[in-house]
Parts: sequence; structure tokens; C-alpha cells
Amino acid sequence: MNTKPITELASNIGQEVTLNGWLYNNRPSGKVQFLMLRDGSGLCQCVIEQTKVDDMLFEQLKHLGQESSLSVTGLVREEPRSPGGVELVVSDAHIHCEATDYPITPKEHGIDFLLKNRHLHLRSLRPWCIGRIRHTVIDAIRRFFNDNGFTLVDTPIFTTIAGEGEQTLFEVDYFGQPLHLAQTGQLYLESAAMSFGKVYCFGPTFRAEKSKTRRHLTEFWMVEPEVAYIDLPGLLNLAEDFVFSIVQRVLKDNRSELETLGADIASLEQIQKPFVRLTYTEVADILTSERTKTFMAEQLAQFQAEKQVLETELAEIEAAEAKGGLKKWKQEKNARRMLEIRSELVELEVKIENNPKHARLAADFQWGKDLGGSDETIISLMHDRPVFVTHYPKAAKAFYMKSDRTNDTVVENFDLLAPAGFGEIIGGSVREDDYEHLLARIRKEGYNPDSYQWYLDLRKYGSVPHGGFGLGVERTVAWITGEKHIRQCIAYPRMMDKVYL
RNA sequence: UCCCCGAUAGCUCAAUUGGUAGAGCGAGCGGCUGUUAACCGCUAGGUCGUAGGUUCGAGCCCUACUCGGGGAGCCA
Repeated sequence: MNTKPITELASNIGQEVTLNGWLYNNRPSGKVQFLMLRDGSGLCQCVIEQTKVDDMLFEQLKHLGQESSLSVTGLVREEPRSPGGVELVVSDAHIHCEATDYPITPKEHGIDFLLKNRHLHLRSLRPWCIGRIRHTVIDAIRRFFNDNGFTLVDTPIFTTIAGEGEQTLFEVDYFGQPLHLAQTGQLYLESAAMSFGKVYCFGPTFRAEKSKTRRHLTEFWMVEPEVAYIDLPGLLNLAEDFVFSIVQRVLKDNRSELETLGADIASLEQIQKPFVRLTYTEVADILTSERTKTFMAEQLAQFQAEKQVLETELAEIEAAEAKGGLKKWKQEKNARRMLEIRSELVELEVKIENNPKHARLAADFQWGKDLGGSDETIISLMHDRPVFVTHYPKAAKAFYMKSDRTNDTVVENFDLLAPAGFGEIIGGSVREDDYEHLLARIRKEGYNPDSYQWYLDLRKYGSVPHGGFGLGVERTVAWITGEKHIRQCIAYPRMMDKVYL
């Protein structure tokens, strides 16, 4: 048996092959049937002509339910009418498991229903495309660091000290000792960087933030590089090369998935080096400027214009429906379009409602505050390539960030904002490498210096300038794929208020 | 934690001003030799989230609760 994956069919035209897969869609049409088969590598249309197969088999296939598993054997041929340009002319088939009443039909479903059925939903086209892209992103991440002299160091998930804020820790009972789940591998990584020079860790990260938004998960994957002997400009260059390489890899390896998802490929192709570099102080000036005021007003006008267009279309469809006399298929198409319009209108309403609030927040922005999500969105919307924001106020940032020795009120940190309104995908900094400075910061935060003894040690024995950053995998995937919600970018999402499977 | 919206068939949604609960998909049966989320005909499928209240009468109005969605704050 000449078994092939669907992806290899184009190079096997004229040959008899066997495909192992699942039934994605079934369209019987009298004496000919079209089975859409998926095998994990792709989709293939299989044609069954009654005259060419056994009668019993023909009847059996005709009634085969969605997601039944089967192997089909037949001749591969070019066929312009088939999606993909190739099809299999079936001569024989073996059914492994007949599925009936598969819950996820080829129609719209609500998100709650899909997440309750996530174990099955993973088989659908959209999650499949996103999963493939996620795989590429992760491979590109590993490749980038491995090819650039970094050593992988696996940092612990049970941790003894906090890296970010102590409120966001998941505490676990570790044989009577309270430990918490890692919210970063950074502190351990700094220690490893003093051994290997350039290191990275890659694994799940846990944050107990009470954030019920489309940008948050309580368990997400983060990659964190840490480099000895590096300064802030060096870190920005590293992050720039890194993100650029990820985008290029996805454009190269997953073009068809991006197309299926309706991702904005043109915008991804516009991502070129150098990225924009702004300081926090410059951002504060931009936010409070006339330019931003105008920009926000223009955004609002645009949203309202879009709303107008959609409302007009909706009214036209409703009028046509009321008039009656439409064919059934036309009615169904209208119903689908109306649903689409309504959900787009809801999205627009939210944007229209939020715009003045965000405009006011930006206009009233005071130096010293951390940038809010809306502020990041504004800056990100103003640029068509990623934006670095550097030198945040010391008071708004974590204790381990190195203060700028020429301006003690700010730290040598950066965030990277993905373009077109997506917002933050990376946060990083140069680390405080001076023992006394660090100790003072730990005390000021109210942490117990005893818990940080080993971390402080690193500043006693051959301390060097060093730094690193963390990139959130799901956020990166959401940005690249254009997926609106981060929960679609991981197979089994863990959200603040709900864990499904 | 706060604000807004929602819950009707297995799924996605309708139901005029409070007056007999509807459609598509899916399921079952039948038809069709080129379908593209196929199409056409027929059949089955409902305690309208839960508990109270107003009313001659409640899917629709009021109250509480449960669950879900979106947003704010915070962050990768």
C-alpha cells in the first residue's frame, strides 16, 4: 500500500495512493460523491463514482458521518475544479470508525460551545491553521537562539522567589512548604547567564492576574533570553532581529494558513528593520500632543463611517427580506451576512464607546504613570512596524531593572509593541548589576532580602552588565494570525474565570 | 473588583405594541454524475437558564440568583 500524506499528492499525480484520515465534509450528488478528507497535513477532495466502486461501499460512504475515520485508495489526478487543484479518484476505501452526530458542524458556533468541545474543535480548519503557525513560531524561536550562540537552560516551575508582582502568584503546597508557580524564569536565568554567557529558557508561565480580557491567559508560554555583557541598544537589536526572524519564517512556511485565516499578509510583509524606537518620555509627549487628539478624532470618524456603511447594508438586506420572494439559498446567505454585520457592529460600538475614554486618558497622561493598554494601542496604531518604548519611570517598574545612571528617575527597560493596535508582545530590561542599588530596591519594595540572597550573590561574584527580555508566544501568534482572542492561540487555554478541559 | 450585553430545538439565531413557539444547519428518509459551508422534497426534534412577582393572559414587563459574552484596571 502506497500511503501518502495529502501534502505530497501534487508530486504523485497519475499514481495510486492511499490516504489515512477523517471525513471533513460529505457531499453526495446522485451517482457521484465528493468526500473532503483531512489527514492532519491538509485537506483533499476525494471523488467517488458509482460505476467505479463496489455498490455496497458506495451506499456506505454516502451515509458516512462527519469525522468518521477511513483510509481511501485511488488515483491522484489534476483537477482544476477541486480545491487545491488535485483530487483522488477513489477505487477502494476502508472505514475504521463510523462517527454519527459529530457536534461541531460546518457552521457558526458560539465560543463557549467550542471551548467545551475543544478536544474536537482542534480538528477544525481554523484551530488547525493556528496550531501550525504556533508550531512554526516556536520552531523559529528555538532556531534563532540556537543559531546565535545561546544555550537552553530549563528553569524551574516550582519557584521560591517572585520575579514580577507578588499578588500575581499561584501558591502551591509543596510538602508543607509554600512555593509558587513560575511567573518568569528570569532570576534563575541571570545566574545561568554568568555561566554560559548567552542563555534562554522556554516554558509555561503562570500569572494569577485577575484579568478577564482577550489578551490574558493564566498559563501561557514565554521565551526569555538573557545575555551577559549587553547594554540596552544591544538588547533592542537582539529583540528586533528575533521578532523579524519569526515573522519571516511564518511568511515563508505558513502562507496558505495565513490566507485561510484571513491574516493581513501585506502588513506582515511591511515589518522591516529598523523598528521604531521611542523613549517613555517621548511617548508621554506624543500622547498629550495635538497630533494624538487629531488622530483619535480621525479614528472615531472612521469607526462611525464604517458603522454607517454596515447599517446601510443591513437595512438593504432587511428591506429585501421584508419584500419577500427570495430563494431559500439567498435567504440563508442573507441571514449569515446579517449575523456577520451585527457582530461587526457590536465591535464597532465598543470602539466608538471606548475612543473618547482612551482619548481623554491619553490627553491627561501624566509622566510617571505606567502606560495603560489604551495608550499602548494608540502608539501601536500610529505605526506600521513594531515600536520599542524605552526608559520607563523607575517607580512603575520591577525592582531588578537597572536605573539609568544619567537619569535616576528612569530605568533601562523596554517594551515592544506589535503594530496596528495589537500592543505589547515583549517586555525586557537591563538588570541592576550593582549590589547596593539592588539591595536598596529589594528593601524599598518591602521584600525580604534573605529570600533574595542567592540573587544578590550574582552581584558579588563577577557582576557584569546584563539583560534580557520575555516574549509571550500566544500574543505573538495572535498578532501574526490576526486572531482576536489569545485563547484561540493555545490548544487548551487556561483563563482567569474558566478552565474547560 | 467594577461597568455593559445576553440566555428560546443538538448548534447558530428569529418571534411586530404582552395574545396559538419559527427558520437554517445538524439528525433520519428520498432525489440528483462535478460538488465547493452543494442543492431540492419530506420527517422527527421545545417545561423559552432557575426561582418568585405583575397581568384575564408573559419568551417578551419587574426582582433575585446561576451561567456565558464584551469592556475597564493589571500584564507577556
